Amino acid sequence: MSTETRAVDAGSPGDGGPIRVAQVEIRPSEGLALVAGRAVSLSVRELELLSALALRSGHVVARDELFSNVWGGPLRSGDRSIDVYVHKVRQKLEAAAPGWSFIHTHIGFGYRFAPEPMA
Amino acid sequence: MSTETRAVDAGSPGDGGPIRVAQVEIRPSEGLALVAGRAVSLSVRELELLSALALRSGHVVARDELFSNVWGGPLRSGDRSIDVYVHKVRQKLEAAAPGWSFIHTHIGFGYRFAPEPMA
DNA sequence: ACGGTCCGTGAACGGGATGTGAACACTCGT
DNA sequence: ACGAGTGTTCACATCCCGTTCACGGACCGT
Repeated sequence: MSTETRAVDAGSPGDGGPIRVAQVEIRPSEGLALVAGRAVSLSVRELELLSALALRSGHVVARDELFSNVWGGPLRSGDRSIDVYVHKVRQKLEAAAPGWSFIHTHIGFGYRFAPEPMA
Repeated sequence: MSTETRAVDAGSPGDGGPIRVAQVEIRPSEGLALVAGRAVSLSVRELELLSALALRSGHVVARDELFSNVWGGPLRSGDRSIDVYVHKVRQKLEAAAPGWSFIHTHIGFGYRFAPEPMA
C-alpha cells in the first residue's frame, strides 16, 4: 500500500457523478465544489479541470493529457491556458481551506491533485 | 533470506513501469516517487538516477555505468554531476523518511541503493 | 605524517518552465 | 445597447533545473 490512489469515492469516473477526495467534494452537475464544508463556485472549465485532476487523485496527470481531457484537442506549444486555470482553481480552493494545498506542480510532467497541509 | 537483491517488484525494468523497493515506490512515468507514503517530487534527472539505482537495489552500481545509464554518454573525468545529484536525491528521500538512509557510497566503485535505518 | 585522489556540499549561473496580473474578446441575459 | 461572467492571450515576474565551480573533509598508499 502506498498512499493515495484510492481515496476517490467516485460514482462513474467518466461523467457527471460526484467525486470525493478527502475534504473535497465535486459536483459537476451543479457547477459546485465543497471544500472543508465551504461551497466553492467554479466555472465550467474550472470544474472540468478540477475533475480531471481529482479523478486521478495522487497521480501526476501530464500536461497534454490534461489539456486533451478538458479542452478536447492537442496541446499547442505555447498555450498557457492550463497554467492560468490551475492558478484560478488553486486560488479558490485555498481560499476555502487556508493552509492546505491541493494541486501540486511536477515540472516537466504535469500536475498532481492531493490535499496536503502546506509546508 | 539475507539482505538484498529481491525486494524489487518492478514490472519491466527497462521502461516506465513502477519500481518498488521496501517503503519506496518510483513512478518514472509520472515524475513521482513515494517514500513512506509521502510524495516526493523529483526532477527528470533525479528520477532517472534514482530509478537506475533502485533497479539494481542491493548492488553497487559503478560510477561510469550510472552516468551512461542516466546521462547517456561516457563519464568525462572531472565531471561531478553524479555527486551533486546523489546529494539532491539523498536530501529529498531522507526528508521524507527521517532516520533512514537509502543511497550508500562505495568509494572508488559507485553507489548502492538500499533502505537502511541510520547508524 | 604527507600528498594525491575521491567525495560531500553549498553556491552561482543561464535557460527554460511556471506563476500571476491584466487586457481583450465573446456570450448571454436583461 | 448594456453589464456581468467567462475564456483566451499577453507580458512580466518568479521559480526551478541542470551544470559547473569552489572549498573542505574523507580515504588511500607510501
